[in-house]
Order: sequence, then structure tokens, then C-alpha cells
Amino acid sequence: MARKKQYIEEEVVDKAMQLFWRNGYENTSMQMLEKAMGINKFSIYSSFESKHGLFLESLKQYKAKVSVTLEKLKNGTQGVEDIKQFFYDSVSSSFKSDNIKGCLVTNTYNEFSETEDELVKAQMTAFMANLKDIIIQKLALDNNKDEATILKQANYLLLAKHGLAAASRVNTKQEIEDYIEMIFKTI
Amino acid sequence: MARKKQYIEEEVVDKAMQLFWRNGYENTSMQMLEKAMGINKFSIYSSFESKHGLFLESLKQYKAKVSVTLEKLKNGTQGVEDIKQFFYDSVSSSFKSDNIKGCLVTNTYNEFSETEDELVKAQMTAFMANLKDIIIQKLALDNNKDEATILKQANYLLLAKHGLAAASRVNTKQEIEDYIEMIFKTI
DNA sequence: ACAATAACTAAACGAACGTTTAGAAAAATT
DNA sequence: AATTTTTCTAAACGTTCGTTTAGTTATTGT
Repeated sequence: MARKKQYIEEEVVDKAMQLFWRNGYENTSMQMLEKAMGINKFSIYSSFESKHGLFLESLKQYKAKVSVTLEKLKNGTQGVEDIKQFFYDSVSSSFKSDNIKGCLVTNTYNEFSETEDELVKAQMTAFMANLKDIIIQKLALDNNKDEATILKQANYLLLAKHGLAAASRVNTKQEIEDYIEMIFKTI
Repeated sequence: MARKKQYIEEEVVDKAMQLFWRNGYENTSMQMLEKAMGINKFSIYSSFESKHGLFLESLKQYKAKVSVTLEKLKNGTQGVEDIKQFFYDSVSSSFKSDNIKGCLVTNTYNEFSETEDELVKAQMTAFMANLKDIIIQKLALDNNKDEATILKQANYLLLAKHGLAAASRVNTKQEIEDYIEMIFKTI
């Protein structure tokens, strides 16, 4: 019939994701994407329809990437200790030297908080809500906490995670680890 | 001699600051600034040289604005309790209904973390360092904490404040207040 | 080998960006 | 009132943005 694609979509999306992750949506241009993905604009548009479509695909791939860590948390049986480990897992990629870019979901949550892009915002909210549910589940595993305490602690942990993601962009490993330890002293 | 300016620079900078605060630097256009400041591009450029210059001026004005709260913290004698009050003061402006924009310094810190704008980054770092010093001072006021503990707690509080600023963009008042209370349970 | 089809290159698109400029309007000095 | 000086208006500047469009190249099935 015809020619085959000379690139694997999953591979080029991964490159795009890394760029969005580091620079955000608005500060990543099609020119930068072309270069990083190793294919040109036509190919990007024929595969993903638009920059926005590519971004949504990048978000999807990011979620798939972190789902390993999330699944590990979900399957844990140690309660609070599992959550703590999840926090450590979440920032571990930042410590691989120059990969300091926090959490793509959190970054996106911030960047899009003032926009009217309901599609992206809905995805972010869903991700957060899912994480909150899991955290509540883990907290409930523990001994004798009443529901009100669990909800408060879940909120606290979610916001602390939010801060952690932001912090991992600018703070040292030691500071971040100290921070995590401090977070869980209260719980 | 000649005509006088028909606007007060401090007033128009305040409008600009609010816009930058809400949307960030890159997502605020000159067109938006023209409209919000009520003067046109020529006037903006003759007063502030460039968009970047206007942004620096906005940052300066923001610092002046929060210096009241910062001074209150500096003059406090209650130690940890002063810091907690400072946290409440910091988010209080977010509760005035639709003014949900977090902290301009934190927002800028995040947006510029991957740029090469050393001028802006230096200002942000200086602001953070100053806040850290003050927090250390307040923690030292308290009873019998050793220096290592104080440093750890100061780092924790700084990151918690960072998370708080991000959270105030997207969370409810109740969640934020619960969060602050939780933060200080450990200290 | 050839036709068909899809993926490629590369140039151009209009729109929006930050910035500049030429000329009109207004106020202060003489 | 005339002159000077500065601010103002409004249009245009050159770039870059995301997106589209010809036209070429490569691969597949017949």
C-alpha cells in the first residue's frame, strides 16, 4: 500500500512529555518539540492533531509512567508507611541528576489553574481525586482513626505532596528528605 | 515646560502586578497589560523600558506589599506562634473571594526555575533566604531547640509555605486552614 | 515494473507576540 | 499668544507562535 511511519508514537510522545514536564505547556514551542521528538511538524500534526492533542497524550503517558508507583501504593499493607514510601518514590526521579522537574500533574495543575481548558483541568482533578482516595484507604488501614481525622490527614498529605513536587524543582535532596520525614511526624 | 503624565506609576504597576500574579509572566501579554493598566504601550515602555522591566517593578511592589506582614513576623515575640500567624496572613488575601492567585514570589520561583533569567532568579532566592532567616530567628526564640532541629524545621516550614502558596490557588479555605494547623502540629 | 497510498520535507500561512515609530494633542514657559 | 517639550494615539515593525499546504520521496500490493 504505502510507506510506514519511521517513528514509534510512544517513543516520540515520551520525548514530548519530558519537554512539557520541564518547561510547561506554554513555554514549549512546536520548534522545540520538532527537535526533541526528531520528527517534523507535519508528522506531529498527523499523529496528534495539534499541540494540545500532543500534550494530552503526554499527560496520558505520564500517568502510565507513574501508575507503577501508584499501583505499589495501592497494594501496600503498611498504611502510613506505604504513603511515606510513595512520597519517596515520587521524588526519586528528580534525584537522577539533571532531571529536576517535579511532577507533571502538579506543574500542569498550577499552569492551567487560571485557564479555561476544562479538558486538562478535568484530567488533573481526576488524578488528584484518585490519589486522595488511595491515601484515605491507606490511612483507614491504620488502627483507630476516626473518619474526620482521616479526611484532614488526607488533605494535609495531598497538599504536602503538592508542595513536595514544587520543592523538588528547586531544593536539594537533603532538604526534600528532611521535609518528607517532617511531614510524617504528625501523622 | 511640557505635559504631565496622566497616570501615577505606582497605580499602574499595581494593576500590572495583579495581572502577573494571576497569570504569570509569559501568559500575560502587553495587550492585556495595556487594558488593565489603562494606558497604552508607548506609556508602558517610556515608564518601564520593557515588559521585563515592568515585571521587575511589579515584583518590587509585591515585596513592598507583603513587607507589612513580614515586618509583623519580624517583630513578633511569640516564636512559633508568630510564624503560624504569618502563614494565616499570607493566605488571607486569597480568601477575599476571587483573588485566588497564591504568592507571586512562589509562582515566579516556579515559572522561572527553568529559565536563564538570573536577575529574576536572584531576587527570588534573596526573598526566600530572607524569609528563612526570619523563621530561624523565631524558632530560636523558643525554649530549648538545638541548632540542627531549628534548621530542619525552618526548611520544613519554608517548603510547607511553598506548598501553601500553590494550594491557595486551587484549594478551599477550610482545606488550607486544616493544612496550616497540621503543619504546626509537628513543630 | 508500476500504480497507489501514506509519510516525508520545507515553505508559507495568518495571528499574536513584544517593541518601535511618526505624528497629533496638551501643558508649561516665555 | 507663541514656542517648547513631553505625553499621548495609533499604526506598523520584525519575530515567533501554532497550523496548513504543496510537492517529493519511499514503501507496499498487484
